[in-house]
Order: sequence, then structure tokens, then C-alpha cells
Amino acid sequence: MAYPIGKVAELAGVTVRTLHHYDEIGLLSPSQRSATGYRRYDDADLERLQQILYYRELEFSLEEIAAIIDDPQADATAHLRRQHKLLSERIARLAKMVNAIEFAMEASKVGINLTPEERFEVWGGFDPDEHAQEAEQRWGDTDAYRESMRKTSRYTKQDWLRIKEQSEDWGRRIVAVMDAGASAQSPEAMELAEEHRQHISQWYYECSYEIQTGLAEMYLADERFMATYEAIKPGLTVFLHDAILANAVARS
Amino acid sequence: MAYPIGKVAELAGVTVRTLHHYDEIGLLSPSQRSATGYRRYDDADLERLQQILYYRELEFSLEEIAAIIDDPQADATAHLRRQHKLLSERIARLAKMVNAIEFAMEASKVGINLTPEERFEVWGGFDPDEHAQEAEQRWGDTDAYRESMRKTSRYTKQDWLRIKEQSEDWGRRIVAVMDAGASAQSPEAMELAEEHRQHISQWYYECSYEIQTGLAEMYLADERFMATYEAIKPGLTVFLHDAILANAVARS
DNA sequence: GTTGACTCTTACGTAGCGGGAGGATGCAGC
DNA sequence: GCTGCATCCTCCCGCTACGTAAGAGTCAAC
Repeated sequence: MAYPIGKVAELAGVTVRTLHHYDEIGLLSPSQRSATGYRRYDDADLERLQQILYYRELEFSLEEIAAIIDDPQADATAHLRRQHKLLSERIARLAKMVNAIEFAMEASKVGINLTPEERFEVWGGFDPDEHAQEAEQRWGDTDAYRESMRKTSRYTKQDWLRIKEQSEDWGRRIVAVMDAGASAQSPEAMELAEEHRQHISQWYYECSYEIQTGLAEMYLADERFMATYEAIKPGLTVFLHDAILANAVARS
Repeated sequence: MAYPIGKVAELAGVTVRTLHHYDEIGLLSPSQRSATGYRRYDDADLERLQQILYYRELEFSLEEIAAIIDDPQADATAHLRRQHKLLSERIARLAKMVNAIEFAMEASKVGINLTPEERFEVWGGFDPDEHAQEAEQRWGDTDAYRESMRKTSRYTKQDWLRIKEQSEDWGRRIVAVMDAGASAQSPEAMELAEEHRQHISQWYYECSYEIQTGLAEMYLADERFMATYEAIKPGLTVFLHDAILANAVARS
């Protein structure tokens, strides 16, 4: 029931040196030592290590982590809730950074050099307040999802059928654009991407370009979406994805 | 036209010490000095500083930043791609942690106490190799997406229609379960969630419980999915989401 | 008994600054 | 010209969270 340091390191995906360090600073001292001085970690130690790694991933300092974990006030579920919230925020921030990078890549592909203003605009949104908002906008589980639910919960079956009809009409038109041989970067395709965004904003929730870009990524991982649209026309999923990206880059 | 260091620091939102540091390491040396040795930054210097801060925000190291900026467009995109990949991997890792936390919360709600081993298993360890895999499985943009594409690219229209038919049959059955008044945690609902997972594995890509849970979250944010299924039966989207979660918790 | 993998402690190196010390300027008001 | 205060200069040491040996003991297997 007691693991040597190497096993623990392997299990948790950290280096032995890291565990040595945590022992040095008293953050995680194994509860036992062998007669020859070898560290032996038991289950409780592992659990503590896991907590540490969670908070570390959230970029707390080790000192802060010690304070958080040793705080007797907070119980396990409080930690979990807190970690969940922080993780969501952090993901949103990283997602924004990914968008910024994609924007930069797109720009350099087209040979444009970003002006200072543009650069500022792209990253002019990493501050904490916006994070919270973005987190909630991007990650379903929270307010945006609930807002969407609240809004859509009042829709009648008639409404849904109208929404579906509207979607299908849009679907026919984007297929026509594809059939015409236009690229995903063509004005027609981008216009339909824009329409897609407005459709969402109208019926579900405020859909910014960032959010739409996120949706575009999801579509590629969403089998149902693929099944529906690939049946209509092979390549449609990717086409829409690219059109959304092109449109977002051009308009934002 | 030339600003003293204090003004520059204020403008850019960094400390004077930071500017000293950048001068020390040769990342940003002001183009002039006053007769008395004071640093004087001109417009070009400010522009360079802005670039530096932009890349710094994207978590490039100062060394990398120097390489990117001084090496006019030589391989900016390569750096960007690399950073994009790193960020995507981190996002995937965080997403995994979110899943693990939700799993733990779910478990503790039901009154189950996880052993340390179980926890480490759920979360699958943090070792780099697994990350890479998971990152690619979860975030479309990479190999898993391409794998799915590769697989599906060989499907004929016939295949797609069969997949769609199969989906619709499944759809009718889950509606029947709902109509019967069963809960999302009922064996029938969970069985259909399991079938959903196997359907994906069969036609698209290996779909683990974690991935399926991720998909379930997506469905709540995916307007198209909602439009399709809410039109069939209001509440179906949430029902499926809950069934998937229940099934994942029970089986994994 | 030997080999090879594992572990121990000690200790110096790293990035990106923070935060002084001790002294030289810049500028405003008298 | 003098005073006062802000700003600037150059060292230089400190910090975090480890990485990376170095040199030596230990464990398990053959």
C-alpha cells in the first residue's frame, strides 16, 4: 500500500525531482520512510498530491496551494466546485489565446503585417473580467447555456419547426454555393457563415465571432452534425468550418 | 518623439525593471541614450515593445520572441503553429481535468467515495504521452479529426444514408423511452447512451466515455443539434446529456 | 557476487523579473 | 543659485519551481 517515489512520479506524471522538491518545502512529505531512508507514499499522500497537481495546473503558487489544501474550512466538494470554476475560466482564456494565434497565422498567411492597433485588439481581451464572461459564454455548463435554455424553453413546437425550416433553407443555399465551385473564402460562403451566426444570435444566444469559431471546431468533432451534412454533400462540414473562420477573420 | 523609460513603462503597462531587463538581454535596447545616459525610446522602439508584449501574452519565452521578431517572417508561422499546438494540448488536458472533477462530484453526490487509485485512473495520469493522445482525440483540429476524416472520406452516399437511418432509429427509441416517463438515469436511457457511444466508435472514431461526455457538453451548446432534437421532443437534448453522463459514471 | 535500476543528499543553474542600495540627473519654485 | 523631490542610472541579491548532474548507498534479480 506504500509506493516508492519512482512509481508515484510515474503515476502522477511528475518527475522525482518535483517530489523531492515538495518534500523539501514541506508541501508533501511522505508519511513514512524505509529503514534505509527511502520515501514511501501511501494513499493519503497520493490524494494530497492529486490536489496539489490540480491547483498547480491552475497556476497557483506552491505556497498558495499549501494554504488552500491545509485550510480546514474547505471540504472536498468545495475544492471540487472551486476547481471546476477555475478550470473553466482558464480554458476560456486559453481558447482566446488560440483564437489570437489563429488570427495571427491567418494574417501572416495572407502576407499582412499586423498593425499595432490590430495586435492590440486581438489580445485586448485577456483581462480577468472578460475571462469570466468568456468562460461562461464558451463553456455550456454555466450561464450562457442556462440563458439559452431559458430562451428556448418558451419555444413551441411550431417555433422549433420554423427554426428547423430556416436552417434547412440555409443548408440548401450553402450546398448551392459549394456546387457552384466557390471556395470557403468566397464572399458567398462568408455571407452564409455570417447568416449562420445571426441565426444563432436570433434564436439561441448572443453569438460572437469567437463563439462561432468555437462552434465551428465543435462541428468537426460532432458526429451527428457530420452525419446530417455529409449525407447532403460530402465535405460540407469542413467547408462550413472554413467559411466561418474566414468570415470571423474578415469581420472582427 | 523620444520617451523616457518611466513614460514607456506607464504606456505599456510594464515596470521600469522589466524594460531594464529587456535592455540587459538585448531584447529591446532603446535606440538612443541622452548625454547623461538616460534611455530614450522612440516610436520604433515602442512598436517593437508592443510586439514583444503581444507574444509574451501568448506565453512565448523572451528568447523565442527575439527569434520571431528579429527574423523577419522567416518562420513566424512555425512558431505560431507550435504554440498553437501547445495551447491546444493544454486545453485538452484541462478539459480532461474538468471531466475528472465532474466525475468526482457526481460520485460524491451519489455518496461514493473514490479511492486514490480510482481518482488517478479517472484522470488517467498526467503523463505527457497520454496527453498528446488525448489532446488529439478531443480537439478536432488535429489527428483524431483527421483520422475521422480519413475514415469517413471513404464512405459513399449510401453509407451516409445508412448511418443517418441508424441514427434516426435510435432517435425514435430514445423518444419512446422519454415518453414512457423513464428518467435519464434509468437502465433504458443508459443503454441508449451506450448505443450512442458505440455508434460513434463504429462509424467515426474510438469514442471513450470521456470523449462522449465531452460530446454531451457540446450538444448543449450546439444549436443545430438542439433544433433537430427539440423539434422531435422538447427536453430531448438535456435528457440525452444526462443519460450519457449517468452511463459514463456507471460504466467507467 | 555482480549487475543494473533505483534512491539518497547536496548543490549549482534557469527564466523573468522584484526590489532594493547608492548615487547621478531633471525640473520647479524661491 | 539653491533646495527639494521625482526620475533615472548601475550593480546586485532574491525569488519560484524546479532541471540537471555528481557521488554514493540500496534493492532485486540472476
